[in-house]
Amino acid sequence: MGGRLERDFYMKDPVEVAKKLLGKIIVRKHGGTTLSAMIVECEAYRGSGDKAAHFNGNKITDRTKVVYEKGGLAYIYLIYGMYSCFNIVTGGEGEAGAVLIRAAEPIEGIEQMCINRFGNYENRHGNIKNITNGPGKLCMAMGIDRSLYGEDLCTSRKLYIVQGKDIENDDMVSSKRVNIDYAQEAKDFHFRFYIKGNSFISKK
DNA sequence: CGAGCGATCAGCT
DNA sequence: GCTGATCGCTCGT
Repeated sequence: MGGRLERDFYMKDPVEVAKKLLGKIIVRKHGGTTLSAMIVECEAYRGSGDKAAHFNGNKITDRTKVVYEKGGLAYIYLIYGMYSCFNIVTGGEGEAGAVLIRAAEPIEGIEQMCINRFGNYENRHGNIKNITNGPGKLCMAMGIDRSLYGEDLCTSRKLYIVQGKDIENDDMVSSKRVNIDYAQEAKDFHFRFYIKGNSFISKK
């Protein structure tokens, strides 16, 4: 499966990190079990020139302050009062950037992920593809919430990323980001990336 | 101090 | 395709 990604991996522009995160594996130690899933879809957000980002204009608030830390930390927030979203901080200290992990392909601990999502092992939607194919679903399945805000993925025992595989440009699709229509010109930036043909992405 | 709203999801039409 | 659920965060007063 490969070793854990080190600090250098994250110390770059969020668009670069987003592309390289495709094919990498999220590992979550939770409730005495190991859950893992391969990243198949993510989006980049920048602190300047990107009106879609919570921290656009390099605005610092209690929620966004972690994105100004060194790359490799977890930026997790609650959306719509109900769902957690898992982002990874990119760039150096003082630079604002993050990558939203939007979808993953389950590898290990699928039974526990079903329990986390649906309350039992029966996948009542009848389809393994429905477990982690969206940012909120992914967090629910893998037990990721705001208690992991600021967790350092380079040193944490609870949440980290391992090598997995590299995805070539030919096997990658870029597109507009999802549900950011408010972002004026930034809504058209092709900052969303996913693995071509993968059936675990959140939408076409 | 409170109104308005959101990087979503499920269920229904 | 549309809508309700549900609440922390942000900003204006």
